[in-house]
Amino acid sequence: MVTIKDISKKCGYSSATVSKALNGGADINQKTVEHILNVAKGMGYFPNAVARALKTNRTYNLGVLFVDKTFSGLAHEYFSSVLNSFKVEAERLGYDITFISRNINRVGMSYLDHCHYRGCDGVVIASIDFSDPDVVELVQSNIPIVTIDHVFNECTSILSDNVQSVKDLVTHVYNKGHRKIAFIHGEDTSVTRKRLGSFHRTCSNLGIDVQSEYLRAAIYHDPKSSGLATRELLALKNRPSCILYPDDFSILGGITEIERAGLSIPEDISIVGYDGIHLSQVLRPRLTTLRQDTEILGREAAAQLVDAIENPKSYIPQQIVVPGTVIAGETVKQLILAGNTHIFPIYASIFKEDINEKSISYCVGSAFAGHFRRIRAGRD
Amino acid sequence: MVTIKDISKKCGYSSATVSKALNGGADINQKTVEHILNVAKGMGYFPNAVARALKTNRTYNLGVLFVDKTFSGLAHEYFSSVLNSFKVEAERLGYDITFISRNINRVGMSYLDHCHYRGCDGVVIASIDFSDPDVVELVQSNIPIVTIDHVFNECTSILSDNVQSVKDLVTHVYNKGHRKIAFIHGEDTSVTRKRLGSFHRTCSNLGIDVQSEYLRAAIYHDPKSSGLATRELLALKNRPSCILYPDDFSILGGITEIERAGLSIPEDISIVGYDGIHLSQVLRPRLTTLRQDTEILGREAAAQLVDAIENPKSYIPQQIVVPGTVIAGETVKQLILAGNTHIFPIYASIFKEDINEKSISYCVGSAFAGHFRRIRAGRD
DNA sequence: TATCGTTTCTAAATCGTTTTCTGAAAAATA
DNA sequence: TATTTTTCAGAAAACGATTTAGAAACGATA
Repeated sequence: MVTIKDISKKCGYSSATVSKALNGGADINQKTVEHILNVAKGMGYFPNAVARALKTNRTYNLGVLFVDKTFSGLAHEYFSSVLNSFKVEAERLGYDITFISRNINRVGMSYLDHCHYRGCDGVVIASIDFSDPDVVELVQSNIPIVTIDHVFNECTSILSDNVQSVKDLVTHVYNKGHRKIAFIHGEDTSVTRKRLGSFHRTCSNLGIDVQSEYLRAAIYHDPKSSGLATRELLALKNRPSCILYPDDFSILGGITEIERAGLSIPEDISIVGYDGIHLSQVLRPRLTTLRQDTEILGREAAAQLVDAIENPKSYIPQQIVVPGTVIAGETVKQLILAGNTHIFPIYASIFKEDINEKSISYCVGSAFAGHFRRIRAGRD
Repeated sequence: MVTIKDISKKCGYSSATVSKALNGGADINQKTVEHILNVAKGMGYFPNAVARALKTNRTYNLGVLFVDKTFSGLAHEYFSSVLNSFKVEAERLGYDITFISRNINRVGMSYLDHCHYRGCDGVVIASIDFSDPDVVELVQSNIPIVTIDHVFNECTSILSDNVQSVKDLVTHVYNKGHRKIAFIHGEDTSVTRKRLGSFHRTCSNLGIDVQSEYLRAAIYHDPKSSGLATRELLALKNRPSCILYPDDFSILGGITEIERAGLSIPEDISIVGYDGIHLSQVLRPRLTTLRQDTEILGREAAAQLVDAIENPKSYIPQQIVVPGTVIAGETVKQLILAGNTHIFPIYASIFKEDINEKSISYCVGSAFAGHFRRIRAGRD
């Protein structure tokens, strides 16, 4: 590998001068710069990130902490899409990414240890379990952090707009004439609480009385568990006309159960997904779902993180809410109602350019803590 | 951050001694080691990977080069599963992983440049396009390389056993009584050629005359293109009784077309996938497919790469072939035939422990170059 | 000519480790 | 006791870059 010293020898300038030439330093003659740059190019010079990092204490490495309950974070399409977009933007800005974990070399290392060990300039966190002490430790360190789909008030968060999205979905379903809307929601996370809250509020605003038997807990990304919930819903005396699922993948379990019950979609029952993953766009009938904008979520997370890293003085942590889009497929039947045919407008998708101007923070609250406690206790 | 120097000051030993104590150096008193270790622990010392890397020229970082035609490698479940398993094993062995790309900081950087820049100890490559000059440059460098699903004779490759797997699939279908077997294959890659070759040979061995109209080219992971191919196959005068698809995801396009044609699966036509991704296990009827063992592929890739890095003298590059497993679902109908009901045995899945002992190299050859040329020229 | 101000460059220190070489002290041997 | 060997610890030099303080060169000015 050719080093600065090699260039220095070859062209007669000191290594200090060469370094400055390479980095666009101020006090150096333009001609010298050109000469050195030429020589460097001719010799095939490439900087050594490791040496640079040691001196400058900047690695241009971003840590990525994706923790999934099944530890297969990468196989989860929503996460992997966000990650992919994060990666693309990070690379565009000159950063590489490194996965943060606790398993390095078998020794007990906290996430923070790992970040220090690798010298990450910043970390993006997307985790199921934000209450993990190791995650908290990391968040409270002085490493710049951006979280996805979770709010810590010390750091920037990028949030998929679950509140508005569920509102849009419910409104969409309502406009199709549905009044008996069931909601199979995921396990207790801040995201789930937001969706549930929005579900209740929207129904309430639309004049729908939410029956508690229409609310079922399942596990995200687990078709079996939503299949089970579906079966329970289908067995109700007063069966819902439409079921909202925790995510697109889970819906496969629902479809199976519905077909097993001899019902057809959407003739006998309507279904709605969430996420808008690739799968949802190839199922037939096309799934009505909510597309989360993983592209923007990832890109914005990277952009914010780099901003925080490069402008530590002036950077202001913020909550960035990224809108989703209702994808009207073919799985929600248009019902014909007697009266009350008012169509409620649904959220106009915000233009991508606008999202930087939004800095909204929702109160997650614990309105649904009781609900989840009841579920855990099996009393719901 | 507490450094070796800090420890050195605190306990009175020189930094050389501290370093040796920390790394289990030879010429040092056991008591001293213990004392230093205690102090280090007490101070919350963690080594600095950057400094260490600068001195030792070992970063304990593995490069990952996953290039997809759509540049969304991570969203591809097969790749992301392999990667996840690779990551887990790499971390267990004390290595972190870094994505290699060409887009760092907008400057034109080759893959090799990027590896040198980051000082990767080794690189794993899974790419659609192994003929990319940048990929070739990387492979021919002196960085240890492991490739997945492609053979370069200089370096170790981990190969999903496409030849045996297709043989097993075809045999499985044959045993179910099918003789009119169509094969929708992916675009021209070494993997595709292996599968095609195995398809031909197996059919030939089973006494099936492969009709060229039963072979259709599509694009991997693209339901639209396999949907199109399906439509063509269904329109044939002599319709196949069973269709093999390039992958599980593509099959969604096939299902759509089959249903559109008013046919049902498997009553009217049988279908077979490939990959055994999560999706295939939740579709109903359950998909008959071939599960590629991404777990072993990834793990073995990491293990081999680390072996190559840590034992540069003694390491011998090899081809490791990882068997797949036929997953008999419900999408292949049992046909009742007049005579000829001999059941051929299918490959017994090799135990996981055995794979290290296999070091088989297939001759990929270019037997199908002509076939693909014809496809590209639209004359097939 | 002496002084000052620019511009352009360099020497040297530094980042946190590892590693080689050296030598003192302790232990073993004669 | 004298000599050799072994054990243990430290000094110092790297690794490849960046950065600071200051030197040299050169005009311009008084």
